[in-house]
Amino acid sequence: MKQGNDFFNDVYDVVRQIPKGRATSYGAIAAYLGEKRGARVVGWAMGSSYNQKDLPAHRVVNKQGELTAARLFETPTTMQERLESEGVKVRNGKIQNWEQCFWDPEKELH
DNA sequence: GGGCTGACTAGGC
DNA sequence: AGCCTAGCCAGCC
Repeated sequence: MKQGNDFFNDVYDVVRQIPKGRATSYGAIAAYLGEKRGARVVGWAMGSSYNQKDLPAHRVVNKQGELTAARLFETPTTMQERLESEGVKVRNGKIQNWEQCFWDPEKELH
């Protein structure tokens, strides 16, 4: 749920609720938080949260299902490996069945 | 306080 | 289809 204090906290909270084997986009999170044009802020918030070990950051990708943040993880393949270990099929840094894996917070969290 | 940056997106060429 | 530009907003010089 929203904390209302920090936008970061809202982002983190939404990301934590992403079910295993699913993924969402920055824009979807931004839209859910009421920041229709705040996709960059979401991504930036995520980038500033590499300390948040409990945060399944690998479940957040861009709108095309591409793992644009893969290079920021421990290794360039960590993000893909984590997704695949959860059942998400990734090919060349891109989620294959993206439409099926996509998790929309606006619909799921209502 | 002004300008730069970025894990984004949509639109134009 | 691929590259470029503009808009977006919060944090950090």
